[in-house]
Amino acid sequence: MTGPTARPATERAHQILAAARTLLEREGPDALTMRRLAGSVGLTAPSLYKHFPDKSSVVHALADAMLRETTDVLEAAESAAPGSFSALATAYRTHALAHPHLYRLTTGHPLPQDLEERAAAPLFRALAGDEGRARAAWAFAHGMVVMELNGRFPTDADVSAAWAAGIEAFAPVRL
Amino acid sequence: MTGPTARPATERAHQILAAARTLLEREGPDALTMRRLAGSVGLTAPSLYKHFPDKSSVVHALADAMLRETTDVLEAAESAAPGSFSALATAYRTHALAHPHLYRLTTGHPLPQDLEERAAAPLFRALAGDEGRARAAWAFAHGMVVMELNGRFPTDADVSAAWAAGIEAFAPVRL
DNA sequence: ATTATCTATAGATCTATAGATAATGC
DNA sequence: ATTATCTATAGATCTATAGATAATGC
Repeated sequence: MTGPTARPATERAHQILAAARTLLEREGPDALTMRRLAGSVGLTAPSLYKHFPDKSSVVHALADAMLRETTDVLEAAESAAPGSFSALATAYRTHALAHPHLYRLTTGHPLPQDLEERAAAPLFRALAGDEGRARAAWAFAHGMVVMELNGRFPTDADVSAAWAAGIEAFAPVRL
Repeated sequence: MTGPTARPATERAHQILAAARTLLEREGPDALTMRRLAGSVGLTAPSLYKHFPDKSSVVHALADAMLRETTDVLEAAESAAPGSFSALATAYRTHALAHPHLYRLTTGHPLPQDLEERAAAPLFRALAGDEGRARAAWAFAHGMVVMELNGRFPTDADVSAAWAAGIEAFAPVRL
């Protein structure tokens, strides 16, 4: 069953998804057309429909992969510094800013609730099970990222200080 | 100079902008095409170009108007309850959720910095001039709104509790 | 005379399907 | 035989310009 020909049916699909990711991240959502996507893997647009039923299935696959990565990143941060909201916030920010268009794709639409919950779990643990506080802290992190990405802070703003202030507000350092 | 014919050159432009706003808010950004916009005021698409140089000028005018309204709303909230971050957050949320597509339009792109600063001024005053804290609080409010609009909270989530937790985090009630 | 409007249309796209052709696996 | 691919194309759009025509203001 396994061997050199494992998952043969999806090899091209993986290649297409990788190309879609590159295209989206390099040139933004408007550049992600079936024609350009096909071209970037040396195919013609209609051929893509042998591998994906329609465009939205490609987009959903990208969003799904990104959310899984976010989950991995947060779980890794938790392992390295258990219970630290600060560590989670930093990991979240770094990952999001490294993949702006994928980030927007992932956060712009509702997503499977189980995936979402798994991604948020480390945050709930860090904030000791206070749901309201955890959601507020998540919103803070999300708000900071989108404002950074959308250029909504004045050019001379000290964004790091804002992150520090938010982290301190949600998880005060006890002396 | 003034009188019944005051601002005659822009009467149609005002009508077009009002229609654009309605169209955007009712059907979303994809519905805001020059054809549909023209149709909704009983014109044909090319005629719009006598009133606006291009589509982006229409969009910018909408975003501009929305940001001015936000500013008004925040200043009114400040007058009613000076120094209250809670009052500002509530006013911000209410106004944003009442105009989802305009809100996204306004927050999705960089904006004239002077307008932006005036809108944020009440928040800076409420948080006693702590810039970092004020920006973090703004990001929290923005993050909450976009997550509400994008359906990113679980259906059974207590969103009001999250707002309350964030407000308490940034402006603790001193007993 | 000037302004607003219309018709017609250029010039670009898009997503997606139908049907033919080449390549691959038995 | 099956699968992947291609060409050709349907069917919808879009934004924006050119030039003709009607309406308005002097």
